[in-house]
Amino acid sequence: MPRSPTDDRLKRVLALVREKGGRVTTTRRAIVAALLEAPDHHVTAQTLAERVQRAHPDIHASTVYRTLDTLTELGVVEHTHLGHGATVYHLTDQRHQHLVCERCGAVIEVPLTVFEPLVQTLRDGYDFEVRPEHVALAGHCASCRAAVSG
Amino acid sequence: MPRSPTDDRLKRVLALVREKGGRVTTTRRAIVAALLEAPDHHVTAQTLAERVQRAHPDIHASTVYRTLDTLTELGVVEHTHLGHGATVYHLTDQRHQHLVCERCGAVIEVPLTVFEPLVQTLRDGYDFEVRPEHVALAGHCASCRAAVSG
DNA sequence: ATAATTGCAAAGTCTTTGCAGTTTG
DNA sequence: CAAACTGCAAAGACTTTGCAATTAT
Repeated sequence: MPRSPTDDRLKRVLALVREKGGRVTTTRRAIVAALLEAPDHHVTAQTLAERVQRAHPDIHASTVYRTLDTLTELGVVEHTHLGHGATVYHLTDQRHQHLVCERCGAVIEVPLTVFEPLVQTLRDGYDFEVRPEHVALAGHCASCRAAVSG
Repeated sequence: MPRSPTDDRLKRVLALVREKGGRVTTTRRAIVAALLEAPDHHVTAQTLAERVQRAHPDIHASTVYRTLDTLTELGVVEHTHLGHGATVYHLTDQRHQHLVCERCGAVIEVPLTVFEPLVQTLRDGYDFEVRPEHVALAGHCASCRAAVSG
């Protein structure tokens, strides 16, 4: 059975964990695998816990929370605030910008390059180094725009 | 005793509440007044409750949460997600953009005009009508930039 | 060996809800 | 007076923590 691209990525991520001084455990393997398989590249801690528990019912939610923290410190994982409270996690190499529709909740992914001009403006004008991906921008998606304006 | 500008604004806001079909009560008067007095134009629901309770110990926190919801529906109040979970409320006419330093927590206010080009780009390129003020952007402020980069 | 990691149970924080009594318009 | 509003107590959702046992290096 040939190694799938996902297998490769899993190995690469786990190698990075070890390289940064973290330990690779069955639990972490499962958590990272679940992150890789997340449909939209991101999940809440809670959802991640549920998914991991399908295959490993003995992995406790608190472990998932702690693991996400640790992986964040190791630089392997990052999170984004989607607003209205939800925090979603994703692997660092899957970084991208999110737009969330305030009306229907749709999440749209946008390449970070779109934000370059803004990054420059804030850097030059306010001495602020913005990291736009850390937060999803809110607004109205195409269909809700139409619905709202009539 | 002359009427202070704050008194005037309080009246104006309360008039708006009534105009939109809401009722004006002692409780609401206190809550709106506390919003007007918020140092940085914004507060969390919790902090607001604490401040209101200094003068009116009998006003329950749940009422503050409910009132903020109602005032939001009436269009008098809006909220912004500061990231890491904090939601801050402010009067609609005090709308502005927030930048939050991920390192020291400083909150910087920026005029919304700075975001116009981005708004256009997302409108044209993604058919997305972004409302940047709804969410604070994260990054590093001037001093922390310096500290981080060495 | 030994320092990191984990399960479990318990506590914490912030927010929401149901209800019965009050108050506003 | 009817509808809106409020206090209170209880429940809820999500996350964090202390500890003893387990496991990777």
